[in-house]
Amino acid sequence: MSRRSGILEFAVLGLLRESPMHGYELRKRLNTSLGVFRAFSYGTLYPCLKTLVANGWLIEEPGSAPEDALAASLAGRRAKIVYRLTAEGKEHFEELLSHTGPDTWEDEHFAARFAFFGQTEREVRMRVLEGRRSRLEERLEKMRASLARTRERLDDYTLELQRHGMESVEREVRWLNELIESERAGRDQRRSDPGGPARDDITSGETDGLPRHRDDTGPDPSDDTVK
Amino acid sequence: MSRRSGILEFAVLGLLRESPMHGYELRKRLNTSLGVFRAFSYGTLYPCLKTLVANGWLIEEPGSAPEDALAASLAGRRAKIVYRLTAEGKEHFEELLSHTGPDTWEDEHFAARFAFFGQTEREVRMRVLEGRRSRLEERLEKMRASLARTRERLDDYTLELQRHGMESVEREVRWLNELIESERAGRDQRRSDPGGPARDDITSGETDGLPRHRDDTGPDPSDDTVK
DNA sequence: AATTTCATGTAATTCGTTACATGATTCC
DNA sequence: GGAATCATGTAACGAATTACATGAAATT
Repeated sequence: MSRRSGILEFAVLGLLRESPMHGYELRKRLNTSLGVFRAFSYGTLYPCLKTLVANGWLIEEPGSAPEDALAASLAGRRAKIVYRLTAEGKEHFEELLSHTGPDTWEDEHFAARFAFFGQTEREVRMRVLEGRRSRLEERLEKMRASLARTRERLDDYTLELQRHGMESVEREVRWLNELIESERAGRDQRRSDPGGPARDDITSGETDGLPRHRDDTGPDPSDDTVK
Repeated sequence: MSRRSGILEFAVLGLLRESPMHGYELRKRLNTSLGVFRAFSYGTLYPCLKTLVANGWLIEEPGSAPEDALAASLAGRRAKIVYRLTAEGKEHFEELLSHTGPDTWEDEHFAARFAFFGQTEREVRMRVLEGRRSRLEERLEKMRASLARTRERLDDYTLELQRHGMESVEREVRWLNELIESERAGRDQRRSDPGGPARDDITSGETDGLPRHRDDTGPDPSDDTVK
């Protein structure tokens, strides 16, 4: 079994479910594509991959990543290990995907879970979103209480820090409210088919029901590693 | 010297600068009063206090916390160690307070620094705020770039996650802008006197210059430990 | 030819938590 | 007198980073 990181394991399985990859690329996707939910170092990633293999959830395949097709056809390819999800791995990931629980709504866990909502069933999405929300509301209450008790003893900067902190949390609650409402509105559930093939070409239009937001992004390719 | 946590060490020294305390209370203040910048466990706090003592920055005093005055006057008081900042400790903290550098604007470090802005010189506050801001702007640029590169490959949830993440960062930048402007406006600098006595009763009115925000908090005392 | 980026790994170290162990004090 | 909370500590463990070590491929 092996109690590996949880969030890293989850994210790796989720990314590999979409398509096989080698470690280096995996790490980049962890930072960038899969928005922001921390950068893991190679010293963490590679050993993690090893244990996932040991668990039978991944297999290592030598060389020839998809893009490499031409180059790979030539003789001696070595190093560059591509990891592919096994059937058991897929199954295990589905299990993780359907699991909801208190840990699920903790900060980092939540981000990871949300990032894979595209493969998560509507019901589960709901539970996670609502769990997260009540988690934050609970947090807010504590903050308010503590603020009420201590406000006069605190200097202005400390107060300002708390105010900003609380506002951030309140903002996330509003965000969750929007999301939950959208979920409720989008009355179709997609993806109740565990173990299907990798991904049937995304880029489609409407996903269940996300709130629409303004869109502004100029082209500007540059480096990786957001952090 | 001993390379202890940095942020915990800093926060402990800062809190003890205001008044002596014992470990248990210290921890509560770390969670609540000093808004939100994580809860350290006793398993972290107590050993840390030990090394601070070993460094000569704190001294342990037996019993009789300020509130205990009556009870303490009675005979056998034991346990309940009150920690007091030494002169060297004060000096060391002033040093830490005046230090600015890349680490200073990292997420958790920044919160800790900000929490003690009340004791920080205006110039230093400025550098820290501006450093933080450019740190975030840099982060934003990376996010925008990566988003521009990958947007069509990402599903709606991932996109939404990134959007929300970016908005959070943008929001903090605006906050910092306000703060920086206020600092610039508030042309007096308080506290350029390192090593003064504990605290000359706060509760005063205007601090340098913080932006004024709406104020709403009902009374509601309850538990501790925000997290 | 040299530098940068890709690519994989290991060992030591840091930071922090959990679980455990203990006991006093306060509240009901 | 029993429970909750205050109070202090230690040992084992966990998660992840840094520094190190190595080398191939692409770019200039």
